[in-house]
Amino acid sequence: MCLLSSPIFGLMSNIIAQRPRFTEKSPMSSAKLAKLDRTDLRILQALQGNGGLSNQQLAEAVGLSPSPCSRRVQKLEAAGIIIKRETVLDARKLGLDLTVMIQISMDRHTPERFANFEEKVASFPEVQQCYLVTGQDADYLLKVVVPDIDAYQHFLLNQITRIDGVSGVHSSFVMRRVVDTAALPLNYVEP
Amino acid sequence: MCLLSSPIFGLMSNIIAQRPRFTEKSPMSSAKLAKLDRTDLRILQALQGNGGLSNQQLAEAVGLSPSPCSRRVQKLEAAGIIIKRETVLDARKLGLDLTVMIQISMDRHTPERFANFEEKVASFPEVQQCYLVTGQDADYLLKVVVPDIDAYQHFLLNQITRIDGVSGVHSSFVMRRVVDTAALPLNYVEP
DNA sequence: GCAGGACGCGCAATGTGCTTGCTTTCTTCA
DNA sequence: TGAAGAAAGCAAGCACATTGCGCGTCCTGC
Repeated sequence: MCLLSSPIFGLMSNIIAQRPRFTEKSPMSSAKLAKLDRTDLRILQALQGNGGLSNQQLAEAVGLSPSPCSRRVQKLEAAGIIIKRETVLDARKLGLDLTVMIQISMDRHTPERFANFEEKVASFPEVQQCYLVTGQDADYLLKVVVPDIDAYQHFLLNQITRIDGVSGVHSSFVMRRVVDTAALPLNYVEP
Repeated sequence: MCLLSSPIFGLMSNIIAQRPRFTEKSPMSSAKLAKLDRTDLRILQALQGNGGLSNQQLAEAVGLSPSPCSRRVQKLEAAGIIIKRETVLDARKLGLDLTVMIQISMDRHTPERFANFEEKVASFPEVQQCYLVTGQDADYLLKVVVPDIDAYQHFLLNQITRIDGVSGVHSSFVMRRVVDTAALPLNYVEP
């Protein structure tokens, strides 16, 4: 029992109705969309590729002197376009060898249940991602990192399934990470 | 038709057999597991929380003077425990309003098909994640970011479904991001 | 129990890089 | 075509990261 169903080409219309269309200039979208020129996009692209770049390296990469480059980065941070810098660690080298994608379905779709579930899930350090999604198989999609199967079993039994409203759980174990990046497709963003 | 099936408590034994057990000290695991003291873990924890910390701020956060703090970070980077720094951008502010989780199943599980699929997928900037997973529903789990439904439809029809071997596609649209971080559960890592 | 060695922290100095004020240049609009 | 705004480049001041060195501590071996 899930919120919305989305087979490969079914029921897309209600999604379209819910999402703002950014091809037309509504007041809401124009307020969120910032004006960026090609230099800004090149800065973002370079920073996405390597967040550890120094200002000098970044300036050289985008063809600018360090001063305006630093100023632009500060503006992008103040505008909220650059949210934060993250440090990516090697899970294997830390003994965290098991990554699991979990589909969770709820028995009742009341706001209280959802809020309670999200609050609990957000407090678990094992949870790297938790998305509320459409689809007939699940309401939530979680990405969880644990050391091994034993730890996962404990996490599933003592944490996840104890949350009120959780009715269905399906686990998929990650065998290989083909792509894993936070980089956005900036080619869609036009100056 | 998928590689492995993993209902909630079924067929976990084959996974256990494939994964090295880190409770026992095998040569392979000891080679990967680095020795970290509490100070190292506090550094990693602090850097995970805020990758933009300066060395001075980090030193103060972990109760160290800047010199040994910088030295420890260098060691952690050289050891590969710190993989990279990432810059996280606001997708909404860039007009990238649609995030989709895609389950993909392959018709034939030959290494050539898989290698070809992974090579193609890795070249798409829309793909943020691509994991090879167990489970009866899919072989690959993808996370894709696009501006809107139109762009997603184009991406699905012209890119994904054109790859040899792709037999099934199921899309789940992300409605809300409850948790989205790269932070690992360092509480499992013991000094 | 004592001596030797190694590891790691803290201090100081140096070099590098970041940042801010100012001038110049380019662009845009009237 | 002229004027105004914005943005880039230059220079200086300053803060920060980094490296060498001395000291203390812990562990080890005799």
